[in-house]
Amino acid sequence: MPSPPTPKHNHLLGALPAADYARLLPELEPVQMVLGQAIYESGGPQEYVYFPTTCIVSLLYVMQDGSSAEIAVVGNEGVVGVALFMGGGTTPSRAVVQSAGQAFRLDGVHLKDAFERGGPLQSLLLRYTQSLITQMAQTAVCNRHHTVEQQLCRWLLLSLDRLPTNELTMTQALIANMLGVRREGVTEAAGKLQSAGMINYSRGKITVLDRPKLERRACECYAVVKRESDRLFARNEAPVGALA
Amino acid sequence: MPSPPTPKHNHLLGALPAADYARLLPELEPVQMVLGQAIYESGGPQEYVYFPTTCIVSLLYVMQDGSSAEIAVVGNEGVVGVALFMGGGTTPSRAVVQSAGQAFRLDGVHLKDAFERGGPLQSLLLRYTQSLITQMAQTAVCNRHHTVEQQLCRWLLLSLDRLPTNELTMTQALIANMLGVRREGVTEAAGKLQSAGMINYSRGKITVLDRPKLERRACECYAVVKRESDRLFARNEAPVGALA
DNA sequence: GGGATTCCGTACGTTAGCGTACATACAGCG
DNA sequence: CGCTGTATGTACGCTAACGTACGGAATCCC
Repeated sequence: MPSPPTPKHNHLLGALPAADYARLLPELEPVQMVLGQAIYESGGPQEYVYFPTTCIVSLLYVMQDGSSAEIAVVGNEGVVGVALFMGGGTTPSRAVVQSAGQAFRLDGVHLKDAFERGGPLQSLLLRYTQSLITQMAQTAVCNRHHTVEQQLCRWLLLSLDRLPTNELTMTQALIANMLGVRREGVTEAAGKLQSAGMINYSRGKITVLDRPKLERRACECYAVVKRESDRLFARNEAPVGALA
Repeated sequence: MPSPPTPKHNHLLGALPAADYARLLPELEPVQMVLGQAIYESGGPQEYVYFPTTCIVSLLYVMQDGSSAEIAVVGNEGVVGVALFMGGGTTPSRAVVQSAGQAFRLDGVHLKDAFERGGPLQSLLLRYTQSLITQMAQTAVCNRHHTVEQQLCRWLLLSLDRLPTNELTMTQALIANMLGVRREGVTEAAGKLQSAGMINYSRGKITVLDRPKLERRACECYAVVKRESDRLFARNEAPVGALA
């Protein structure tokens, strides 16, 4: 049996200096996130923030007529519930567990408190919010200009980046819901990717076989988001602010 | 001749307590914003933040193939350059003056300094950023699901909210660029709105004649953004947190 | 006033994606 | 094994929007 994830599995928590981390640790509470669970409803109260470790959470907008669209996806690189420290307390978006797993949650009051001390935690949370903004903006552009197939590639890559394996559990109907397109559109696009040997899927299990090929087939949107995220967090241990 | 705009014409600056405002005032520098001017380039340096008073600035993403899409619009309710205090220093978006006018700019170093004191300024800037996020997310959904005509209505209303008059100077080609659609598509949609008596336009001058009608023709996206913005800033003097 | 430029209108074939309907296929379970 | 439900495949007409092309009209400028 694999060892349970620790808070450090979340990149934001893992990047905190020891002192800040220690102060937060007793308040962090591990929670299981089950597939399809709604963490927040649109405009509803947000009592906790969630730091995913092994799960993925989608931020969705749902229209009056029931149609929906994903605007961003959050995994162990980020945090769900930025409205808590941004000051709004809520947002018009839903947050839904897209891939089951584990997260650590933190009471909103404690978070707000810690945030207002300033320092590394505040800085990290704000930088993450900025990368989230980039993802949302790029999603908007992608929705405007790119084909379903390109968007599917982007979506697969974004999800893959947030998972430990190259396999994800997700039916085509659910993907269609995320992308805001028809299920048949996903079937068609996925069929092409499978024919091209990039992926393999069957009844809700998608295995990515050739990731580089997938990246080449995706639109530039994925790369932009990835690059910006890498830049903001300088994962390669380069000093902050160093632009290659 | 009308009196020149003061910093208070910007809602964020105007909402500051006297002490904070006074501290910022000597650093604020009035600048004329000319139509089409690029305030920031994609990924370029952002030396100043801009508090618009009478101008409007569009945030655009431009793709490799030259196609583009507006992801948000900023007027006297906000500030251009959130990346400066969010910590990224830059963003992949361009910022272009969509409607000429005036703004006050503030050196990024001073801003960052003031931001890190915490307090009302920080809180205001973060709440504004949150409303910007809402706008961007809603744009993403709108791009996915709504017709050009609906989007045009939304766009007109958003622009109108940020202008003192009911007239805006903007050719159909430029609007098409913002929306990321064909110029002909805008011509057609605008023609319908004109036939319906909602607007009047000629060679780059658009006059809105019947705003309520326009709101009814727009998709829900406009209302969501407006409501969220009103909520976050409680312009009706209601106590913060009061949800009608 | 004449010419150039910019802006707007229109038209036509093409295409991506939609809505709908239905067929197949696999999985789990009794 | 056969039943049932869920997941996936396919097909067909329809529409919004695209790319392209060109004509007309207002404005600017000499």
